[in-house]
Amino acid sequence: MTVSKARQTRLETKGWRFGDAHEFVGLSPEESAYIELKLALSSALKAKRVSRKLTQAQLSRVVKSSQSRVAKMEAGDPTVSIDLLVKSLLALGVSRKELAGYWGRA
Amino acid sequence: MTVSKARQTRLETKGWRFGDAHEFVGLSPEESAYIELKLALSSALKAKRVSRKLTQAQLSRVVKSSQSRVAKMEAGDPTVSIDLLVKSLLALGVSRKELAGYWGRA
DNA sequence: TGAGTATATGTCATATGTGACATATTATGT
DNA sequence: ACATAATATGTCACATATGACATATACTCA
Repeated sequence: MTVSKARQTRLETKGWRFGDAHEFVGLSPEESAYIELKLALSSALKAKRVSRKLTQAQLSRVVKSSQSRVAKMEAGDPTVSIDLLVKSLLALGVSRKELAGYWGRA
Repeated sequence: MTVSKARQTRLETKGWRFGDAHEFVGLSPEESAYIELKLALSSALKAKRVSRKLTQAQLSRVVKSSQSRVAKMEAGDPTVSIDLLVKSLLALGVSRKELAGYWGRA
């Protein structure tokens, strides 16, 4: 996926998220699957953080990043990679099996 | 994980892969979980490609990359991101549920 | 053996992701 | 309403990933 496409997607998606993500506009199945995946990891990260009663700033120290990047991770920002989300979840002590759960869940 | 660390890991890992990956050296649980994850996706990709009787060159066209990068994906090269592996698997028509399977499997 | 095909490895210019910072916006308590 | 904490958004210099290319190595099969 190109950058401009990703940005466009983000714009088009904004305001579309009710509780979970569906109804993407003109995207191919792979593209929306990829985005859904990222959103699933995003919300998993946020859920984990909240359940541990951490602020974004605190979490950013755990995963060696910054508050702003954590915010972007949780927002499903297009500039955030799956790698970073996965590394962050692992840093929070999430098991591979647990990850697989987030992964598969719609 | 830093670059040099990643490179080191790769070197240390080279020759260690019997059939599946275990026994990483001085890595933290997160680091080895991350690597295992990547290796799981790598071999899933290769398995998919082979089962479809595609050459790396052919697959590279499908996923809009190059033969060399496909080789690196399958080799678990440290310069390959999970994003790229995931996108490639999705481009091969792998479902999210199927991905979760690879994900969780040791 | 050699020719043809597939896969692996190295390198590089460019694209994309990253942490950090500033600052805006939104919550929460008083 | 105000202050204070938390979260969101924008930007940028630097780091890392990417496709492409060249070339090396391995695999068939005659």
